[in-house]
Amino acid sequence: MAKPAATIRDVARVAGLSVASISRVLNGHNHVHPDTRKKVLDAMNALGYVPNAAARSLSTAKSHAIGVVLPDMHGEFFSELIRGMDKAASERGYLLLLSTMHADSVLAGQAMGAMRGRVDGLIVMAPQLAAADLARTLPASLPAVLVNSPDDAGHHNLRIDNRGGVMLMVRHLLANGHRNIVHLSGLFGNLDAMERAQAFRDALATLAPELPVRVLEGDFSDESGERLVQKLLAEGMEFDAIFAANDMMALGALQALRTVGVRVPAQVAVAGFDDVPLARYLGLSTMRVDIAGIGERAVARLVDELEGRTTTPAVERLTPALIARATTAS
Amino acid sequence: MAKPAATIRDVARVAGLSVASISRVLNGHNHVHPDTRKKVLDAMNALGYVPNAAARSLSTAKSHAIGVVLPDMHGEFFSELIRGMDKAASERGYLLLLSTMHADSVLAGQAMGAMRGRVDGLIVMAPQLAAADLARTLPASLPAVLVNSPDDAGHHNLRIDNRGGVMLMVRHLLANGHRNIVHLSGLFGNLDAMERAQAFRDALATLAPELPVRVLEGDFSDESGERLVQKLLAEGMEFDAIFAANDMMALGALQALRTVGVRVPAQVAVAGFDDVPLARYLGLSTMRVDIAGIGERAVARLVDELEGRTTTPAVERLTPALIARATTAS
DNA sequence: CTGAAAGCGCTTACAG
DNA sequence: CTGAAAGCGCTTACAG
Repeated sequence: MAKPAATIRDVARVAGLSVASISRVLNGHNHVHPDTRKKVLDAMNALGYVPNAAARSLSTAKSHAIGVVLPDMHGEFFSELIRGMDKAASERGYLLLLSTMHADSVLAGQAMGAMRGRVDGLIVMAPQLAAADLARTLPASLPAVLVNSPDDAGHHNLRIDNRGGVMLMVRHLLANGHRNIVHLSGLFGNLDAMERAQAFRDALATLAPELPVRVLEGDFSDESGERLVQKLLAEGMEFDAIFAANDMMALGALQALRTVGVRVPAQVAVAGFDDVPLARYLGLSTMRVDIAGIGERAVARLVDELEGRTTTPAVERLTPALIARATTAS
Repeated sequence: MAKPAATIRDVARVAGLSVASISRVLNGHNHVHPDTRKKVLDAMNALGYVPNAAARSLSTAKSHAIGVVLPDMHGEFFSELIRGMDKAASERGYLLLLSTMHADSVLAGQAMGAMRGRVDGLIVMAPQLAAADLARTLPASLPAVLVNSPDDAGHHNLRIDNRGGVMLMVRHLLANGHRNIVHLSGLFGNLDAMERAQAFRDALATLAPELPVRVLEGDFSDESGERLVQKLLAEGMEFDAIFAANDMMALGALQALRTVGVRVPAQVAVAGFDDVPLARYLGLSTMRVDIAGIGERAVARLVDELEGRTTTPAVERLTPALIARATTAS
């Protein structure tokens, strides 16, 4: 188990050459005689040599690793994001160093500090940090790309195009004849929640200024969706569509409607946002967010920066796709 | 952005001491004068010094990082596993280096090779590899703990206690009066699928040898669950309970039953395995597998080994918990 | 095309 | 308690 690994010196000895030559073939340099190359390759094979990454990164000041700092997350969003990052990273010869960070910005700073010297750059998702805290926390010595984080002029930031997504869904609901759409939002402190709510107001103002605009604050949980709809029903408010800021709230809304026998979508249409696996199963109309795509873009952008193909940092938005299913009966 | 990071030599200069002293306070060695310690700490603060991990691991031959090699996975299982590993790792001062590996065992070998020199040990999940391939692929120079992998005498292997879990569910179904239980299994090539199917046979043989034993092979997908139940119904076979080898198949089964108006659980009970989020939402009885717990155990075990608290490698099984919900009407 | 040597930023006996 | 020096395993100008 603890068999000591061969070093470049062992390879040199076996091949009857200097370590410099070993290093040259290792790094694919030209100006190595074919015979030499062959001797080196043979020796490496014989010894099962694999270069020590720590030594390599110490002398090149490159680790070919990317630090990924994420909040404590559950479920599909997390795995899809990682999947996308892993794909893009392995295509480019990078490895992912993972660290989840808790709400505390001091701990977040530690998490990033622990990565110094082990990674060439950082991908950070910090939707829970204020812009100022985030800026203070990011190590100045490391290039970084943000994901779903507060805007920060110095760094590229990959976001969901909430405005575009909400516009598509509102247009879809209007096209299906709905005139009384209620938006159930996430907590107003949340970046995406606020953008979606504002986009809802703007979309109605643009597309159908004569219609009422109603926004109720929830918290992205199915319970809050259920509770808000129960309240709407209890107050006898008129509505013929619910557009929730995420799928979980939409599912809560569905539950509340079905419990009292309201027919969906005949009497009330229901739509969500995210396209969680549950949504497909329950026939919920929603906006599909390409989370893996965000992860891929983040890595691609960071590696571009690391390898000198820098473009100016900006807020880059990925637009979600409309998924029309039974609850809005496209 | 590319501000050069301070090195230990900078700290030594600012503190007016040798690098050895800096290193000593860095590593919490005793025999450092309080005044010296203070000077060092002040200098480190002034410079925002963070030790370079590559240099450190080169000279100590320890990286305090764990390589995690997983198959291409989707969804909750993946995120829960990582969550558990991350928790256990950060508690112990380790970082996680992630790499997903594709079915190909050659690529798997490369993925592990790329981690040499960057990690102190490996956690490998390779349910798709044959035992022999896995043994050949694992680098001999690195301690490793397996998760949900074929057994390999040399390494610790963390598995789900399928036998115990199936026994609990069969007992539950029998206790609720079901006498005609059909098991829908995963593909027979899959480790967990085979264990669950065999455990089902054994459980019935032990608890109610007079009852019929029926096992139908599916593939863990909801489609296969739906299809199998449609076939059962078409053939007019008698049954009063479906025990699927995972939740997705159970959901497919539910769908098929509801479509033709079979009442659940009055006429047919349905149970799954895994406790995916969907299960709770749809009131599906199932076995809850503590996936995060498996991740935590894997890291704990590996770190024990890395730090010399070795115990003999074994197959360690985590027992799932019975979650009785509406579809079996406990 | 190849080798000897310095250097990357740490840690750790070894002296003192 | 502290410092000078060697060494970890590589890479890379610099000579030749």
